[in-house]
Amino acid sequence: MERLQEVGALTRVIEKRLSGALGVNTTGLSAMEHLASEGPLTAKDLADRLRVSTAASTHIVDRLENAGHVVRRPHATDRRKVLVEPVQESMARLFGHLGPLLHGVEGLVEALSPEDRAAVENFLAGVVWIYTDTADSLPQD
Amino acid sequence: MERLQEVGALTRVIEKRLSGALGVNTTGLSAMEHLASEGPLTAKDLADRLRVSTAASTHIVDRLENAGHVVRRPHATDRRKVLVEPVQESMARLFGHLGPLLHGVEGLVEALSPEDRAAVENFLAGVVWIYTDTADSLPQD
DNA sequence: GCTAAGTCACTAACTAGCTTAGCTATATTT
DNA sequence: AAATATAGCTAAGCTAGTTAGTGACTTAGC
Repeated sequence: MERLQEVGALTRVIEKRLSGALGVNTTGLSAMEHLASEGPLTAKDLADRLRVSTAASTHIVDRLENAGHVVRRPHATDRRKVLVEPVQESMARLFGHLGPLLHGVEGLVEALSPEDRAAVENFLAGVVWIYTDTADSLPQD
Repeated sequence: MERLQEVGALTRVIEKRLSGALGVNTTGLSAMEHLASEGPLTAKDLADRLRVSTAASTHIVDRLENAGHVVRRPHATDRRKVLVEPVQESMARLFGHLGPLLHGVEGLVEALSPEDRAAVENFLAGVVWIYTDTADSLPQD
């Protein structure tokens, strides 16, 4: 179904442009999204979520800090750890860009009748099932 | 809607694993997908479609050639040009992995009643509209 | 209280994959 | 015929990841 592919392609376009607009790369954007949804995280947490090494996590946080998107804070109880705290203005900018998209999709869902909503939900559940099956059939590293 | 995000996340997982399974990176996979759908392309065509420089296109084709996925052929009429031709066995492997996914989604669509199909189509059209609007509202480089 | 083992964040050095600049060969335009 | 543009490539450089290793710190065990 071309629409699904179109949605995927648009997602990539949005990601690239949003990254550019915030002066980060796509990994940095992903980090900001994690921080937006979870609040402050340790560098190790970020490394795990982004599936990168702790060395890379350090560099990613360096770039985000230099761009003014996060600040590093000492952990309250563990002196090995550093907390990466999102800067409110940056989160506001991120949400300023993504808010209309999120609200728009919410609006679409709310406008559906219960029958239509069930149809869409079932269809997407089927797509998730097929995609999961494909992912599981591929060797994973 | 979490399902849509789940579809997006799974798409990324599949892309990574498929790349690994074929011994290429995601840019190489993308090149292979273009070659699968369009047939042989010039190195410049690939550069344009992948939005990279011609120097990068040369390297990408080098890697695909070394991995046995493509061959370079002289252009029939323009000696400056080189045609990048997909190797049938590679396309067969690519389709062998993706075929079940594509057919599975086709099957889902075919299983829908006309009413449900219209609901899904309208919903996805709405999502495309919203995503396009967001993409257009972001500065493009 | 001390020691051993493990964890965290970082640095150094390296690699992969892109870029720009520039080149040669070729095609097109004037 | 000369000037200009294009294609694909190489060389050098940059970005952003990796692994290996380090010092500071925490936890577990005695």
